[in-house]
Amino acid sequence: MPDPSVARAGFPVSRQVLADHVYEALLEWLMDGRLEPGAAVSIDGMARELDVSPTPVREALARLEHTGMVRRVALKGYRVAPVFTREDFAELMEARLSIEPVNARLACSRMTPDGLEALKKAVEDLKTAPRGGTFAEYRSYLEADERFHQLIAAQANNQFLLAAYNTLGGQIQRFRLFGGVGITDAEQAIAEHQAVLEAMLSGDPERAAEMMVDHVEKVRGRAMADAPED
Amino acid sequence: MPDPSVARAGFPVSRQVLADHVYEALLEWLMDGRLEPGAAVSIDGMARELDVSPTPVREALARLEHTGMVRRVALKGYRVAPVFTREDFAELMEARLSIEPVNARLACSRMTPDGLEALKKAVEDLKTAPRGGTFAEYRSYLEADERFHQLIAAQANNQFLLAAYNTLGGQIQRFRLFGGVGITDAEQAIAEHQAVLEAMLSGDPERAAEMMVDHVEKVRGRAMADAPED
DNA sequence: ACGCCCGCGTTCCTATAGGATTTGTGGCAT
DNA sequence: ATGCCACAAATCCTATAGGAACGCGGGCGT
Repeated sequence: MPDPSVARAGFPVSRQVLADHVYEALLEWLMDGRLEPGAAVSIDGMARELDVSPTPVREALARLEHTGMVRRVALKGYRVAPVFTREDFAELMEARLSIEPVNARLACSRMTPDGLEALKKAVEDLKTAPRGGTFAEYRSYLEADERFHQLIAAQANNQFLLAAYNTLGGQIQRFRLFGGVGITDAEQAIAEHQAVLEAMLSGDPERAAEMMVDHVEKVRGRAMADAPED
Repeated sequence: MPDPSVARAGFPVSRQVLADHVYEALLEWLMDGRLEPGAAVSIDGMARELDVSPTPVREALARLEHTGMVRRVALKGYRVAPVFTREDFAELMEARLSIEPVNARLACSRMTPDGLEALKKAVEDLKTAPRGGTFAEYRSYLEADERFHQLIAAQANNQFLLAAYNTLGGQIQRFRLFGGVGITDAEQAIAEHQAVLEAMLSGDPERAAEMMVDHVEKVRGRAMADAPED
């Protein structure tokens, strides 16, 4: 997290306002589990917590609403979105299967050298990331996972598909955290990511799409098997 | 200082807050063309215009940002998103081709009787809508067009795909208004919509998807031919 | 004339105040 | 004990004030 107050050599990097910081903080807390699903997110309370006035908090929450991670009820306030049900998860995977293979196909055709390097690094990070039992230990693993998919969406070079993926991406990441399952499938998941990457490297868009379908379907299969709860 | 409880006497329980009304008003203005692409949207100015304080306006704009219809630059304010370039349009159509056929396929499988009736009515409204030269005259046509696609997305019965479509839908509607082309293709477009509807009626998901692909591709083709500007 | 500087208005941004609404609690009647 | 109402605290929501930055136009020096 770069500190915006420290500008580089006279270059005032795109200055951020307080609401942006609040947005980032809330997003991080949501992803960290510090804000549990279903919990109320009081505007005044958050303002006290972050030592700012309620105004920027209100703006940040308004922006967060569209991510689906918080829900608003008029005159009642915001709450963290409830835990995914089995149906929610099935819908999310269905949506991924509609969008991500397309992203993979396009990204394969339009991939830049830099993008390819970043993708390689993401897979490498997946392999080397610690995979302990606590959240802090596999946080970097989840981050690399999300980064891999995000990079492909970005390399598809379509602002609308990227926006569509990003709205899903937050939910996917949130599920990775709260879905109930830890990391029990790292080896297989890494192999699937590797397969997508190799298809990219060989410049075969159709195969890249197929490998992505395969990956998402297997993620769905594993999660559905691991978490039979409701 | 208008008293809401008196002013809204006709609305028994207006469980909406001021920011919601501002949001609706701004959305309508954006869709009406009263706010032209590229124009600055001053928070204070809008507050004066709508006779409210800047606070609700700020919140409404924060929510509008994710629709892509307004863009924000920190410490500089909001501007109406610029006109679509040819490239933007191509990307939008590419995104539609990724999502809408999937929606059509799923909607065909999961369609409710009520949904089917609403879909029939949308096509009927398309046929009977006036198609004059001015905006007011073909507004209802565009509304029915958008409603048709929105209904299919809703009937797909997947909250994430619906959200993904909705972010596109606003842009699509905005392009219909500002794309530069009026309605020169109504007969063909209606026939294509009819074809999708008939596939739905016959309960053939694959054909519904194919017809949707066909429709979007032809929309793209006509628009690219009609608006060779840039 | 041309460029520079400075004041002025506009706008964004945040904090604060106060009214309106909801929620939780305790007491009272049934 | 249970249901209902009043009261209090917390919260949401809107308005307003003022600081900071940006844009602009006029005046001054070269």
